[in-house]
Amino acid sequence: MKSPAELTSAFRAAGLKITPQRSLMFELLHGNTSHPSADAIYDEARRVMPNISLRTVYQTLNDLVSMGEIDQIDLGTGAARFDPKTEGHHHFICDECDSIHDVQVDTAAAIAVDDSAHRVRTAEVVFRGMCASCARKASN
Amino acid sequence: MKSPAELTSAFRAAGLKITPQRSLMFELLHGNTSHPSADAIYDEARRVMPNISLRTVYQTLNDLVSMGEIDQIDLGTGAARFDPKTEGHHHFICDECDSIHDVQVDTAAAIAVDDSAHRVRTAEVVFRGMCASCARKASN
DNA sequence: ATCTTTTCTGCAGTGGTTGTTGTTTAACAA
DNA sequence: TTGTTAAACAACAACCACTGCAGAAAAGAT
Repeated sequence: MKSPAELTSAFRAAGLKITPQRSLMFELLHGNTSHPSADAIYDEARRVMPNISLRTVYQTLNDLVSMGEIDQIDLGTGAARFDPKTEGHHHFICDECDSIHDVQVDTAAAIAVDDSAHRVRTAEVVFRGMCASCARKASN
Repeated sequence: MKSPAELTSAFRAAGLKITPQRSLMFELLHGNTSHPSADAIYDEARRVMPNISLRTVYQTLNDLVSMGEIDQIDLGTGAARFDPKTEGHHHFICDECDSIHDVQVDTAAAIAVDDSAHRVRTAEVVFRGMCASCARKASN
């Protein structure tokens, strides 16, 4: 993810205004490795800016996702999680505490490699894209 | 997934009663490859049994998941999806229509293999299990 | 400083799922 | 069969994550 200063430029370049709320969120997300939910960001933000609304937090997160500056992770852990690290990497989700950890995976090797101290129960490959049927429709 | 008759036995063995609603759901799920949502099952069920409640559909799906007879898939497609095929396999989710397709993946080979006519945009490995921190706590 | 347009807030509404309650039904024993 | 009891049923309310909306506030241009 870009630095707060770079995000400021990117927002301006996209015709979006820079507000104290947005600046704060840039700071909170920068270098954040906790894969926070919108609500977690909201809690952090309110410690600094008590009147910020949850709506604004969602709005800004959605904007950042649309711009490709952060990734949204939807994996059945209740709320969506956001990840400022957009380079290709993989995730380990803990069934117990719903924490999300970045893991290194050699994609040319076996998938079920446990390369950490985590107890891997299942390994699943999730593809996203466009299915054959929709691709056919889209090319018409 | 087991046949409706086998599921009937399994439910009885688990001390659960066999009701017309449950029998119907066993039938609807058997051999179903559409990865239906609870609502989709509800719609199908109502065509046969107009008074069945959505609550009962959820209840029975949850029971089946608990018993390991079907898998629940939560991947940010809105509603959870259910899959009677419990043997290890992988999924392709269409961004356009939210359809879910089973795909074959050689887990000893590269992940990003497009082995079908689908247009793969991203490939992600999702591990589930217990993280190092929880494993440490659990062993105390 | 003023104007225009975006953004913010607060709140209501939505979709998916679960909790609750009173009634009905199935299983099993006698 | 019939009675007892535990479980499942339908209906409805509540819940959570998230989005839509309307009016107020503020950013950025002039």
